[in-house]
Amino acid sequence: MKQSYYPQEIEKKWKKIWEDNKVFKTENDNGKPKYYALSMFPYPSGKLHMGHVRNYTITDVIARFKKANGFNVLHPIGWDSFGLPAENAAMKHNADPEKWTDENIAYMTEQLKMLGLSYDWDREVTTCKPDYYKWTQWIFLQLYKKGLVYKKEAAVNWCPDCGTVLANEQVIDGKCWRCDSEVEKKYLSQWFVKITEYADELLKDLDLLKGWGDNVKTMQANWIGKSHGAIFRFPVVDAPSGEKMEVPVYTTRPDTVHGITYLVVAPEYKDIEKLTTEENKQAVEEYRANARKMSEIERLSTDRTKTGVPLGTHCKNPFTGEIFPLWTADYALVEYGTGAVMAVPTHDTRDFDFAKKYNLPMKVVIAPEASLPNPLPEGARELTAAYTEEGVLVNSGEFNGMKNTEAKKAITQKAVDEGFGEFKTQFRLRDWLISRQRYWGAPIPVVYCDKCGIVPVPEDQLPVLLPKDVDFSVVGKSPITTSPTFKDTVCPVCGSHATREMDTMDTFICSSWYYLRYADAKNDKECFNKDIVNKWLPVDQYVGGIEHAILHLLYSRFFTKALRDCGLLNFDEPFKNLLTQGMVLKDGSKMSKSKGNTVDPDEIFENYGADTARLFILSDSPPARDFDWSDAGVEGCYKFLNRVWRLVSSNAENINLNYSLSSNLAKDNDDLVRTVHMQIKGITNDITNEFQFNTVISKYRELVNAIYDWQAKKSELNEEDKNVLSFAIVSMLKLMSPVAVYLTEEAWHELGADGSIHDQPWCEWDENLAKSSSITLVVQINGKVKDKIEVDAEISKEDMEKQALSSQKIKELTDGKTIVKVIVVPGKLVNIVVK
RNA sequence: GCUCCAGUGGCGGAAUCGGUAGACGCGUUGGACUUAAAAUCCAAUCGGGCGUAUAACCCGGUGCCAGUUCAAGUCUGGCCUGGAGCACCA
Repeated sequence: MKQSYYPQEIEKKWKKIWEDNKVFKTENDNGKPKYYALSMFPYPSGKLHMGHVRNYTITDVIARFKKANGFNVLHPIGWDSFGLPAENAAMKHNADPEKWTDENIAYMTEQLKMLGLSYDWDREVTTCKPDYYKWTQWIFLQLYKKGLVYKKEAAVNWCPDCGTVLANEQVIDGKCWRCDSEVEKKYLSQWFVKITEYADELLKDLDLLKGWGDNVKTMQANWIGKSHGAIFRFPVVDAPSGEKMEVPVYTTRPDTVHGITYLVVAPEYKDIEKLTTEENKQAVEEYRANARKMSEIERLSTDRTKTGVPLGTHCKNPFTGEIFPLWTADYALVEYGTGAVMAVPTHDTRDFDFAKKYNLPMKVVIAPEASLPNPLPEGARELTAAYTEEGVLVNSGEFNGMKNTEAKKAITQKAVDEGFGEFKTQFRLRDWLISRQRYWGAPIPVVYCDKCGIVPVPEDQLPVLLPKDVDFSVVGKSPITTSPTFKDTVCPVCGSHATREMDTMDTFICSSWYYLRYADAKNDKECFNKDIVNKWLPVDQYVGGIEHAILHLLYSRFFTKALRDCGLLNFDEPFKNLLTQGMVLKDGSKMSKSKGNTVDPDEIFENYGADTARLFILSDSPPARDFDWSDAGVEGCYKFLNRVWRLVSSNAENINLNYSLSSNLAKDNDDLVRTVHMQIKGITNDITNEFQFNTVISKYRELVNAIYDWQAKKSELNEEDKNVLSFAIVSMLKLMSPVAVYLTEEAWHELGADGSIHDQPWCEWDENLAKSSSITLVVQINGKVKDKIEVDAEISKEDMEKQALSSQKIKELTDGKTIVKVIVVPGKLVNIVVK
């Protein structure tokens, strides 16, 4: 066995052997219980970055650990390969985005293999290939059949730089999630997926996800945004047309209904023109035009003072008979609730601001109980801010004196009884806009027939292939529109002329079901076989970045539920456990090309080897926390692996893989055996418990240090020593094998083993041997540590107390004081309470 | 504003149940080996009392202030700071 560690050589050797022999191939059934370990699949951007390395190493170690523990492990990989970067690259060079994508995939595949990841490459999926997107389109059609896909004209988010619309989830702070440009509003006819139909279940089932962090679950819950309230319909008393109209509002504060002093409709409110008087028309039109022009960011800014104009018409409050004016103001959102808001300035901060500005009346209807009977004696205008806390109703007729929490129900009930309102649950979640005016995505499988209108493409005509005869040099429109052959087709129903839908699907559609396809990746008859998917899913452990907390994870949950209701699978949630790994930082900030603080994985492989990269990326921080990359840390890990290698190579002749341990060992040998058992236990528990790889790695170091220390005391090894050393080193190699995949494999073979260390079962420990033979008894006085005594581990409670009290030091310190109480914690400490 | 997460040495971090705070590593300092360097090995490394060394000892210390307890990094209440998400959602 070579004395020096030579990672570059051994890693290349084993990479090829593993690849040639497909050692990580997974059968659908091998009699063992299943375990599905999944990393969020990458976008083939060109090269792996350290975030990938971290993500995939974590999942790989989990997969290997589970395999060693007797599971049939599914650990697949694929490519989220539709999307804008490929198209932008293609436009820049007027080349095919497929070529760019293929080249990147080829390069990154080599990197993944170099990193020693145990993927079953036979299950690789690539979302931009027809054998995949055929089924994406097929699923679209199933959702269409179920009424979960529809087309409508709507105000949508438009990114001018990407030249396409975006889903709500893809607008971050009013900017495009991808390119950071300010998003504009446009009115377009677009395809939507009815995710709102599942809002309630998506919220409720978060409770099923015990293996998800609260942070992600809360983010999703907030995004879905369920609220309970009421709809009230207010009759319009002076509609210009004379017709009978009413304005419905949604409110979560039905208890404040007696305090309404005006009503606001959104500038885009559908009936707004019919609610505007002739004399107010011009001002209203100007206001609406101005609102349209404003960017999303301007409009949503909460610092902005509120503006609005009166419509000139009025509504009647059926509770009080009061007549109040209608206004339009852009603080009312057309997409939420009914698009109209009842305004109670005394009990809503926004209404308060608005009423102050336009000098609108205020009426107190909720008062803190302590302030009664005179909540606000002379005039509501004395209020300096809206009172939004709980309280008791005042100025509210029959409801006076009622607690506002009860009044919510009572008042809504009255509206129900009298026919002008109802209880209402409202969600913040909007439907998912999935059309994109771009080329590099799955074409939406729909045609527009001159006679029949919208016609879905029949399933036997799938896939609708992306045309190749396109011009990528066009500006300002989707390249797909330049194809001379794509647009025109015939209607599958009536045979007349029809045109194809030119929009492609949001790539998040493609990534909403890829984890299902892995179970049955090569199926060309169906998107996946139901039984196989039901067998493998849900994913037992999903690992990926927190940036998908809402986007991908919400979409995928929705897809699973929708596909369940299409009868394609029979579980409710796709990802049982979710680990959101932290970011990889350098010098305290996120690695990015613009900051120039990136570290290229290839260089690390070249200089130190993949094992060092794997070890280091797991070592310094727990997986969920951000990880600060340091060159010194890499160096340290490399040195540690050298140290491990030297330990094995310098002892190669002394190590016998068929060692046998007698039960009666010399003291130092017994101690080492105990240390090994202790570390097996500790490492196993650390992996099982939240995947604390950082402490796993410190335990590797402790184990290695212990073996070195043991050895330093031996001038010559007898038979027993050799057996103990063999046990220690074999255990060490097995424990390290999920992380240092190459080094342990090479050492395993150099020690004369047949087969792969990666097929070895995980180490077991003996509970009795996993503790040391003696313990340090801590003696405290009044909770402060005063002495430490080495005692036998099996010491009784009584003896602990006796030993503690007989300690010379304790005697001195307790001299002349009264011992009130003695607390004995078995195996740990004795606390003496004195006065 | 609302929601969630976090705060421990010079740094990353450790500490199943409330029970020795600072494991393991990085860095730093000193030493061994070497002609020298690299590599390797050994030792020290929370602060204060403390001042020349050595040894010992004592006190304080996990963002801040209280509380519960024999005992608090850990539990409770109230703050402060940082990060993340949502946000004119009625």
